[in-house]
Amino acid sequence: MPDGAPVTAVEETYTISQLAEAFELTPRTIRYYEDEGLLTPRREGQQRVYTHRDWARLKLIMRGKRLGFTIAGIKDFLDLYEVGDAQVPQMRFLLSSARDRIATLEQQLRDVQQTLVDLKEIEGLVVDHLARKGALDA
Amino acid sequence: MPDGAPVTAVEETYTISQLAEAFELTPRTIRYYEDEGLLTPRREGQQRVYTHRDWARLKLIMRGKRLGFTIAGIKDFLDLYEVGDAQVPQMRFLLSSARDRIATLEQQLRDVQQTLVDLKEIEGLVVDHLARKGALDA
DNA sequence: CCTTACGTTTACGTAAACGTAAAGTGAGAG
DNA sequence: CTCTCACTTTACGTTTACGTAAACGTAAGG
Repeated sequence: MPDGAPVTAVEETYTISQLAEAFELTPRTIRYYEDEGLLTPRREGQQRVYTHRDWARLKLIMRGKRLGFTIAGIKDFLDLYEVGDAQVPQMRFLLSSARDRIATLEQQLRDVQQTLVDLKEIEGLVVDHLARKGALDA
Repeated sequence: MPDGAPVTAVEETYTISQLAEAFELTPRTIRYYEDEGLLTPRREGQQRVYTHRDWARLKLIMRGKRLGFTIAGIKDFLDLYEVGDAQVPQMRFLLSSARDRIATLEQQLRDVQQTLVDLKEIEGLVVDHLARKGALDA
């Protein structure tokens, strides 16, 4: 292996509009996430260069949004994934944050399940009602 | 049974601040929900009088909020519970609305479950890390 | 060189979900 | 009658999560 050759292949990168299209966001939104500290792409000249790591973060961001979290809440959540080099006091904080979030998510899980039960009952009622009227086609 | 006696007992009612306290909301918020058509209390003079039905609706509203729905979205959702006297075209619409919502909730269910998996893994890592440092007390 | 395409910063605009202050109403206590 | 207290309406203020317009940089293509 020649001297100084990088072990990892040339990492694939993305422009802001590639990310935007992939996630169905606008560039404006992605820059906003940067302002809020959710993404920190490097610069090449003045242009932003995104890596596969930013891609992964965006996936988490989208999931957080579907779950109804605020951007600030999502940032806190993303920080939990950065456990690598934390010191003990910081770790204790992370642990308690993670556990808080687990608790609210478990509440949310119950809410979703109960709402699904409700909605499926409604669905049954409506289907039934339509059947009695012989209007169940389509 | 005496003439004209009501079959149902005198229904229990609530003032706005009773509801506010019970659900940890402000009266302002509850009036706002009325402006948006989520609640329609009757009036006694100028005062709002809430019944057990409004109580039930508020429970659904709170659940909707925990799930991250918008107020307008929650209103649509509440309307689904009013299936009683709908006509066939309206029912078809209700059915499709309910099914749409079921779909997004099932996505949300998957999101919550996956996030819980992630977070519990993080929790495990952190606990582990703290253990190796012999800092697991408290 | 000019245009086109994509990127950038700066900055004001907007919708949603309330907060908050101002000013008035009605019923009961003293 | 006055005071208080809870309730009311009206209306402007605030935060979040972007949209949108202006003005500019830069590289590629004709």
